[in-house]
Amino acid sequence: MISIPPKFDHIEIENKWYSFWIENKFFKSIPDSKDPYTIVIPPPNVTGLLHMGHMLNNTLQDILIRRARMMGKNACWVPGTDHASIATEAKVVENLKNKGINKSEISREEFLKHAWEWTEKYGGGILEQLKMLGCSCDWDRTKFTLDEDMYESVILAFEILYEKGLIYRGYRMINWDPEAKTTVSDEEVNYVEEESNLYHISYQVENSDQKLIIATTRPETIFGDTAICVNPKDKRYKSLIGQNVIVPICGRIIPIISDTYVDIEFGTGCLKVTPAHDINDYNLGIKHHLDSIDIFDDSANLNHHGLHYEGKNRFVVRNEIEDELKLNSLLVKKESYSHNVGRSERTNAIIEPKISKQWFLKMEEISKPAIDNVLQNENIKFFPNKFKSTYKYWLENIKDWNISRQLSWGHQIPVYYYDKDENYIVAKNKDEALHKLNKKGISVKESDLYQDNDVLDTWFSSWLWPISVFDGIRNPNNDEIKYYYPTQDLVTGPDIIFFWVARMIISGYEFRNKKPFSNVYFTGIVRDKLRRKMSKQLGNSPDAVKLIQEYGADSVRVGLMLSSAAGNDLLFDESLCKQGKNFTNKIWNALRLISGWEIDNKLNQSEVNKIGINWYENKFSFTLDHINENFEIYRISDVLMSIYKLIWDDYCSWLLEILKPEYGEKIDPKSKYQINELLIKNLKILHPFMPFLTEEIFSKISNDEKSIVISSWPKKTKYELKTINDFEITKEIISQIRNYRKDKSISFKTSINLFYVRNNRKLPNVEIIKKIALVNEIKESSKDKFNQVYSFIIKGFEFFIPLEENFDKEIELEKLNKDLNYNLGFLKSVESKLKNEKFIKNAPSNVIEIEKKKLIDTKQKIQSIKKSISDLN
RNA sequence: GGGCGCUUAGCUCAGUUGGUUUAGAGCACUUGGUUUACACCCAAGGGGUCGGGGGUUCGAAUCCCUCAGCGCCCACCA
Repeated sequence: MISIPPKFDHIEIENKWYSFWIENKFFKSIPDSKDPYTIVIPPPNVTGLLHMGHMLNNTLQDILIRRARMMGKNACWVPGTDHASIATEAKVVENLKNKGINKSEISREEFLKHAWEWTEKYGGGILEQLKMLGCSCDWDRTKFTLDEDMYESVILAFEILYEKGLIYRGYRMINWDPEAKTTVSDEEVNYVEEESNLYHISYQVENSDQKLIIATTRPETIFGDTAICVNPKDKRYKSLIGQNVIVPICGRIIPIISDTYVDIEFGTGCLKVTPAHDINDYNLGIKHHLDSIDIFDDSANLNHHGLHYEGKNRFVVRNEIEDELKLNSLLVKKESYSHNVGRSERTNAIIEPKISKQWFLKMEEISKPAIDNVLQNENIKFFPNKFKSTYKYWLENIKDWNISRQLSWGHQIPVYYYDKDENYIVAKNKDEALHKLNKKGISVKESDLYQDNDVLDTWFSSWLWPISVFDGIRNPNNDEIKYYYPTQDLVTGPDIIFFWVARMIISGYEFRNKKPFSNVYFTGIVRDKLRRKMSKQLGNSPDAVKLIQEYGADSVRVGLMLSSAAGNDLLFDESLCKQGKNFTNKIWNALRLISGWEIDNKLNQSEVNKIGINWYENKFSFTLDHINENFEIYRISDVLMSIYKLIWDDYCSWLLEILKPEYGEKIDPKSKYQINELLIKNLKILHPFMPFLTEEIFSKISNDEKSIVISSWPKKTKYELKTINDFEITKEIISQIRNYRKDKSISFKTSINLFYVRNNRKLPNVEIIKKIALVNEIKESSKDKFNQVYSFIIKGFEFFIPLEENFDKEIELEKLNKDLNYNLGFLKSVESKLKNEKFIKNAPSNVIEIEKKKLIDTKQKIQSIKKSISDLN
């Protein structure tokens, strides 16, 4: 007999087994003859810390990968981190600022040195935290998006796409973050409704006394006005179209144009057009061939176009110009107005739409396979399916991807200029650039050659992730990429369906002509109990590491998995971890109980044990089928709930109670062996969810395999539904006897006799009933022999227990009448169905048969209840 | 403004193509229970007119229409 400590010490056990797994290289994968099962991790920010979203996401991946490993696949989970250019650069800039260093005053090289120091200091912590969670990644494969090989892959991808003519440099209206001094993608702008003012400003019509009143929220942009636009159908202004107006303060003469874009109802129906600073105005500008005057510098201060406001901030100018307009009686009206203002997700600065020279990737052509393979032939499946419509909409309206960012931290754009900003060559490095130029017959001095200052959008490296981690960009025919690619499952959040998922699918087909993965599991967002997003400001985000330390990794994993159907938000509450911990405790105590059973080799297996074990084996197989099916459709929380109930209810509450020897008695060797084997099977299906607990117990009770990690998933076996259904009857009978005891205040230690009315069926599991419900004898009998009985009917069997004392006729009658009423009501509904000619005519025969059976059952039941009532009276 | 989705027990959610008794689970709750695995436990129990209204059907939580409320995504009216 092994001695089992009374408490499961998760901290010690987690450390012990994680080291053991690593030492034995169980998570290591190299290509072999087995089928690959591959997941690439969504790389977290290298300097980030583990939060609830990561825990949810990575627990899911670990569950999938551990199960695949047990099913005999070559399981490979590739971990890694992302350089997260905007977020990391912002942190480094801030850190330097605190040290009194301004980014603009140091060289790119110096800045990158600081950035690398920062990364080395704070980087990779998140991967250590994933180990605490139990994640079974192949750590030897850990990648960072700025690793040399990864960097080269990104640069090469740029070159390849450029050669294909898919990358171009163009002028575009971009979102400018004047604080971070960078462009941000459309996806990184948040629109918030804010209070502001609508200014009505008077413009003098040239060579006329007439005035035009325009309404604007941004009076400071009048320096960039290049037209006034009215709706061609607007009678008020029809005659003015084609004339000119004079822009207040700067005196520029601009035309009055017309376009149906202008809403007659809004404001005064006159729109001032500032093509350089508004996306809609920009589009109007292109359509009507207007000049575009950029009035801001990089910090959104006014430049020389702002005349006497030059150098002043846009919001300062807004106030000052209001005064100047007032002074000149040009401000007709100022009304408060609320509208949506775009703010940078990173710095919260108000976004300034700006025309800028940027690098773009043409998306329309290369994204076609991403539409077909998800929406038409389902080569890639989404779980849940509903995200396909979001995906579809985005892809069908896809815009070219602005891939350049005005940052230093990232993959520097491999473009070398040799003639101011106009002529350039795409090359991996300066030497190659010179070489390429030479070949073209262009002679350039090395000192005149300089690289583009911008870096690539972070997603331009992550979209290659499933390929580049296997070096499939640089060496497209290497053994690894051929073996592991396409990967199987991707687990990620729906918030990055466009940023990342769609683009990986696009790059997969573009670079390998194959999908990057077969299934995408979208997790929900982790929220608190009140449905609020977890956030630092609210302080409602639990400390992930603390949770693991307090409850244990297994319990936290179970807590997370208990209530998270794919795509559904998870309302996290610590009580979920507590439930996980209770489950841990339950299983641990089951082990303690079994371990305490001493074997008597002389004993033969009792009928009770035999029946009990046979039932559980059937129940296990039945549940295993269900579990496997649910795994196939990624209903992970349903899987866990099935296992939870199987172990807690069926194994612990029923089977262990059935096998438990009487006090002071021993157990027969066969039963002990079987109960042990069944526990091992339970542990195996639970292992993906609770790796540490299951390994600890497995190590104590299994002799065959070295570790549960590399053990095999239980095989599918046949089961008899009849065995399972019969046992359900048995459970109900036992339940009723318990009710009887409670009703009559009869101790659970006093044995009773149970009778049942003759029936043409054999009562199953008699021995079990006797043991569990403490019944002396179960006999066929007629009720007439007894004065008063407590009776109940289960699946055609009518049971009764003779009553001798504690008999309250009124209570008994009330109970019987209640039961009678229910059954009469039910009978009525069944009868009305069967009397309905249309039902008989139209319903399928099996449905009619069921109804008929119900009718007979219920009639019998009613008769029996009525008899009981009359017997009482 | 455009699109997608949701509304089932106190809470979180199942409920597969309409049909196996008058809707299930987990948690929470109520009541009773502990000398012999576990109170991080055992046993029993209560609790829902399936958001409202209308329709199709022999039959609707399930399909259709409509109203109400909620959520998400996209767009960003000066």
